Amino acid sequence: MTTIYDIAKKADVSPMTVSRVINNKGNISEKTRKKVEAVIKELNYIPNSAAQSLNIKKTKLLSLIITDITNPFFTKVARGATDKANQMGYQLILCNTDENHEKESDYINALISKRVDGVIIAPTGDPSIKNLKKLIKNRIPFTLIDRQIEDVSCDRVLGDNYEGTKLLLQHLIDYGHQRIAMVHGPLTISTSKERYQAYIETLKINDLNIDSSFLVQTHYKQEKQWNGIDYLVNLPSADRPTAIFAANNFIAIKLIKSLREKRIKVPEEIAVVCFDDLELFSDLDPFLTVSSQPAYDFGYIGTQLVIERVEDVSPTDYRTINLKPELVIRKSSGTPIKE
Amino acid sequence: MTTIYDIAKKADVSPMTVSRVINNKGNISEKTRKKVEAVIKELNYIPNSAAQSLNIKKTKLLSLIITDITNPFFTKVARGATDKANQMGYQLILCNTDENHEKESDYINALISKRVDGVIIAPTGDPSIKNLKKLIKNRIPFTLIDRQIEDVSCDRVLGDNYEGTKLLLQHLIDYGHQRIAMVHGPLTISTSKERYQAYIETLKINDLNIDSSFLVQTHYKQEKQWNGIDYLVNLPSADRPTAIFAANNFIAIKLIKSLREKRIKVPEEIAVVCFDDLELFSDLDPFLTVSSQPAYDFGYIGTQLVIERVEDVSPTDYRTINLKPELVIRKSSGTPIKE
DNA sequence: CTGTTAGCGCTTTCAC
DNA sequence: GTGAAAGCGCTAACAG
Repeated sequence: MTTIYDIAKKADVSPMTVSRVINNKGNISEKTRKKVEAVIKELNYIPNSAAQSLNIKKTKLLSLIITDITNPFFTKVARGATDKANQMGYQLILCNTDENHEKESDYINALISKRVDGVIIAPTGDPSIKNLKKLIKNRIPFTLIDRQIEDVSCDRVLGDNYEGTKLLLQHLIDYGHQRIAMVHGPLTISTSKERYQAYIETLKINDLNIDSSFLVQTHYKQEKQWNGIDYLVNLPSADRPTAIFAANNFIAIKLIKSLREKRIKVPEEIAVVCFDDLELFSDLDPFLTVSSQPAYDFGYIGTQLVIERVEDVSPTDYRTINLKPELVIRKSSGTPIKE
Repeated sequence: MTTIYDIAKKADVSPMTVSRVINNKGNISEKTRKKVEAVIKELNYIPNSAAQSLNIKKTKLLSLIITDITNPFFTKVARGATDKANQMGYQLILCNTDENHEKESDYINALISKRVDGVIIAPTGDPSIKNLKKLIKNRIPFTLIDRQIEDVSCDRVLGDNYEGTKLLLQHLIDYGHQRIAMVHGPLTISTSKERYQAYIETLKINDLNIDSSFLVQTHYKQEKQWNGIDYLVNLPSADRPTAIFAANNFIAIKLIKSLREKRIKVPEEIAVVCFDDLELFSDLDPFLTVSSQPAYDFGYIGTQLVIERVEDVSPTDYRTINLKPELVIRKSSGTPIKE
């Protein structure tokens, strides 16, 4: 491996001078700069960033911690994050926690060891606070995206789960639905909790009865059991809801699949709506009625905010950016119910 | 930041001893080990990997270079790659080249500077060879995935584009199609070229006429122009193909959208098939007939192969793993044509 | 404008 | 079983 010493010797200058031209720092005569640059090119020299990091205490490394890159929402988040990171000269380390607090903790340790400059994280849930505290203790700035954790000093990019839920439910109610079920995720995840609370609130405002058996829980992961859904799907037809609000797109897909297996038609027999779009697929077949969130922006803005902290150009007060959902009405919510 | 010196002082041993317990290396009495470990825990000490890297010349950093994480094929690849990487104690840096050779080159430079231990790369195309040579010069092992580049010393995980194409076309031909068009990507990309050649071969074997106006080119990117497709779609109905083979799923989606805009029904008026599945979506609505590739394995195995090189446990001969495609027949290829 | 001297936090090497 | 000295490749701080 060639080092600044090799360059220095060959260009007949001191290593420090080489360092200066690499970093474009300090004053150097045009002549020596040219000379050094020529040797650098000739030897294909590329600085060792481990050595640099050790001195300047910056790595130009960021990390994005999400639950699963395979979830279309997070796929877009990741695209936004890498775009912003690269645009600003950073590299992005990708971590999938699978909603697992342990894994999250392991990642955080690895990232601290790597001395990443900053982290963009969609935490696994409320217990993540312990992991976030660890980042703080190590002075690694982070921005929280998508999922809220209370009482942590950091920037945030959050959606509006109340608004998104209301949009969806009001749409169903306007269509005449009175028996609306909800499949939500674990209430330790802020998005779940807020959508859950908004569900209850919205039904109340509309003087609709809240049937607790219509509120079933599942998880946010892709595989495994989906017991809450099975319950709803197996209800005798007289007891069934006329519409179901799925807390996210994974759940909606699983739900619709289950309904179809039971030969229950969507939307003819049961309308289905959910949070978060499936953009590519919606291009092919605009089917799901959704509250669509600007996933790309969560990643892009989230990354921008950490970088600003890293580079110390942020206001001292932590910021919370709120990204608005948009109701996209498609087939799965059916048509207004005729009395 | 706490260092081994802090630990050493507090545990009343030398820094070297601390280093030994961190790395589980050399002989240490149980007593001092316990003592040191206690202090490490107490001070929440986490080793600085920049300093470690500088000595041992390993970073435990890998990079995945793909064209676009947003493409469902690569999303799965990324999942496979991160899974394997993390399982083996590595972190994964994600890079999106957007089929852009320049961007690829910039990434490679950045990664060399970071001294990543290895790279898993789906190159942008034949000119990528220059970038790969650069990796070789810097002794960074890599595995080529999905896209072939000839005459490079490295491991490979490739699909079988001939087989996948034949499967799809034979299926259409068996259904009675004689006028089959193809929309392919740039021929500087091996997957494009191979699918293109397989198309010609398969038609020949079946004694079908090859109409060069039925062979149109587009690109592999998501946005922008799609001129090749527009041409096909605007053909007067008498001149139209009865089936179209789209070289990948992005192209198929764009194609179907364009066809629908022209009120041409798929599959009733034109059958459509393509390479690579859209798994999540197919769950919701099994529509596209595809040659499905085990995307996850490209990432997983690709990563496994580099790690083996990095850790020097590979056979000296470079390996090529071939992953087989699978024909999944669904609605978009229609039904057999009645004469 | 350029060079010298330390030292970043750790590991390697060689003593003891 | 443990420690001291040197050095990984680079930059900060100072000197000239």
